Amino acid sequence: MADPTVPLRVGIADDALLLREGISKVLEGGGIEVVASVGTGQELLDVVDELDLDAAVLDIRMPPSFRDEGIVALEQMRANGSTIGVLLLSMYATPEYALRVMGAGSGTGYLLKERVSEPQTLVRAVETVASGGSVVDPEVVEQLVHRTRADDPLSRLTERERSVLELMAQGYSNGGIAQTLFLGLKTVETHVRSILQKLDLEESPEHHRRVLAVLTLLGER
Amino acid sequence: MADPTVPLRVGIADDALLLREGISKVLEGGGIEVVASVGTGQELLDVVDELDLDAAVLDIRMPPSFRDEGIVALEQMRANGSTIGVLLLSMYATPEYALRVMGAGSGTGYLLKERVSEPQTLVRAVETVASGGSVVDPEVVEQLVHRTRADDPLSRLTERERSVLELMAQGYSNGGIAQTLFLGLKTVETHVRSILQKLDLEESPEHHRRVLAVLTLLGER
DNA sequence: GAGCGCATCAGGGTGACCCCTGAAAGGGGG
DNA sequence: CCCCCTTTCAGGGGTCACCCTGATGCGCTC
Repeated sequence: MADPTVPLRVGIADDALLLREGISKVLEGGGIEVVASVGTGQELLDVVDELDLDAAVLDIRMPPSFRDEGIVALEQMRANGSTIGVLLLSMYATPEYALRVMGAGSGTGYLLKERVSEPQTLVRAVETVASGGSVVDPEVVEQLVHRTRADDPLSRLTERERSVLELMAQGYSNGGIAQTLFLGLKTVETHVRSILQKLDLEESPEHHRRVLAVLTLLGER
Repeated sequence: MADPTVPLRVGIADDALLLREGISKVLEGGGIEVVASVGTGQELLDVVDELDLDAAVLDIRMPPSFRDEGIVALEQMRANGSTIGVLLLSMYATPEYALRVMGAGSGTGYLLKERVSEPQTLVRAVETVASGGSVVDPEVVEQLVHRTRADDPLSRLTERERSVLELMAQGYSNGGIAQTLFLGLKTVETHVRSILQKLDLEESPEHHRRVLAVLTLLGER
């Protein structure tokens, strides 16, 4: 826990200049000292020791390549033995990354940028992770809970059906699935039918329901 | 053209607090006065006259609903007779919106956030639109040029074929397209066949080629 | 052992998409 | 005027996804 009379020393990594400046301004307005503001997680890694940081704010650059620069930086910090608070900012609520963040232990946080509608939200989040606490965006938690509920229909599939569904999602035809899994065409059709039934997709008049539905499923997760 | 000895008066509209603060800080660092900073385009519209703004910076909130708040605000300003400079910021290079922006006349600009890697970029862009000039992000221009080139296969389609393709992309069945366009099923099939030929999609053994291909096309633009 | 879920197939049927040939009407240009 | 393009449609054939009703064997449980 940091001494509340001494301002926190924080570093920012974000490839967007405008966001760096915005984060910096908000934090400084909350009595936090921004001692580093760089464009990549690596740059922050290089200076995290010398600068004696209390916390780091990382932007999880989602779009479109460089998927997880922020998380990689977080994990490398932990691998180096650093225990400073790390707050990751993101545009979207992606449960997978939230789990990775939480897996890095205490003193970490995952916050959506939209959530920061007033300065105190960000300031408090940084203070929390700096003092070893955890911050998880409510929407992300919601997503995680909803995920396990949405997984229900998928968990009702048998093992064989899941393997068929996997090939369906990859665009395989029934015949292709049959060849790949060394099955008869009729067997595959049976599996497909029960899959569609269990996923409540059996009553679609359009023909392409299968591809569309599977793509939708994949797009939503 | 504004008097260079008097600081420009600028308003900002952006739903993301952090970006508002960042834009504000960068502009102020460039000798520009930020006299309004609000969360929606509408709020800025309400005060644009009283505050005697030289320019407005609008964030084109793309994700996921509220598609074009920024552009709507721009068009309303023009409709109200306002001729102040308007700079739209966006995450992505979307030529459609860039065209709409340019359609609003001079004193407008379309800039990608990523492009703002140093403060001067933004400051100069604001100064340009405030003085009646136009700003278009190089990447957007590139997209526009590339579009017309990539449109080649699409431009080879006839008008009727394009309307059919549009419905195809929306998941319509051939029968649905026929009903919608008041055509015979066979006519639609003929159009579909020539579309697939012209788009070099005729040799796909898999059945779902159509939806997949169209979705791919849509995803790539 | 009887029941149950699972995986494996079969036969038979419907509908959609897709391919090919062909054709008729209208418009525009050489 | 004739040719080309566009748009409209027909007939006929093939493939595939999907639906239904079964049937067999296997393992597990009560």
